[in-house]
Amino acid sequence: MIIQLDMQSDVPIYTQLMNQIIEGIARGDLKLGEALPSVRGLASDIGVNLHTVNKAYNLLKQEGFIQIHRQKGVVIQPDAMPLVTPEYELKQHNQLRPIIAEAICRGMTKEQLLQVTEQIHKEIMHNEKGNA
Amino acid sequence: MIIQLDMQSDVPIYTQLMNQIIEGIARGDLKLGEALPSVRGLASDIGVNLHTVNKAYNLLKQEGFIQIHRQKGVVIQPDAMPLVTPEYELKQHNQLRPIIAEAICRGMTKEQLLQVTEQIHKEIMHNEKGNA
DNA sequence: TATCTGTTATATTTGTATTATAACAGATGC
DNA sequence: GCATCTGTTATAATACAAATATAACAGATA
Repeated sequence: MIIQLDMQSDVPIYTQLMNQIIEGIARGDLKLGEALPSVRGLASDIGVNLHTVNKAYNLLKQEGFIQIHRQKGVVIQPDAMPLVTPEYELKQHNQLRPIIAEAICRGMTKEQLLQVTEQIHKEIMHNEKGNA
Repeated sequence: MIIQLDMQSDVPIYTQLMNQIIEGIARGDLKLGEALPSVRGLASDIGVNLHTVNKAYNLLKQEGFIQIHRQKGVVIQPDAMPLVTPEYELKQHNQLRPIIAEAICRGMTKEQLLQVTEQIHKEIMHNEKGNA
């Protein structure tokens, strides 16, 4: 999977890394159980420090998206993805709320908002690899 | 309008302030042209430094949500809210994308996602003041 | 004139993000 | 057994953002 970083973004590199790996899983580019590059390998590939990659990996592990085996390496969680917990629902709510509030201020209708959501959902799901 | 801050949150205070004012506008608690407290007054009320409030106000002004008159004070934009510009659409897209990707990973269906969006939209719009 | 606005200027403290090295401990391959 | 690969831990340095603390300035108003 190709990682694209924006070094000018105000989003931290380790967050961008997390987001791209999560989207990679969502779109099926990264299969359950699939191996990820080593911290040193990925850091070298994308030109950042190994600790930056390590931080992203450890946060992903903490949230249950990947497994880290001390002398084997890093793999996408092989069994099943983390589920929709009450804590996650709360986090998601707090993330969405200010975005939706601003959309309302700017005059977007509920229908337009739902359409944008549906559009992004489609963008993520519609990969070319035939995710069947 | 009552401002509720979470000092333990990792969301910066000035961002929480911006979000609450924007949501206040969205739900109709803050009317167009309505006066906001002075930087010193609000800072004192919520127990933060005047520069923290000033930063929030200036960012809100920069995005077109409020007007700042040098010797009069701060008011909600009296004419009209900022509209849906291409830049805003891009920003919104970049904000929503990782949230939706994680939801997909955790097994939420598109319908569940739309339902959550609709629910939050309702929460914001359904105030008790009869926003007619 | 005193008092209220926002504004500007410094300085300090605190925490995060990122990089740079280095070393450690366990597993693997030759 | 030794070199090499894992992730892990430790330490330090740099850079920046968030927040606070004071202080002063300039224009408007009562």
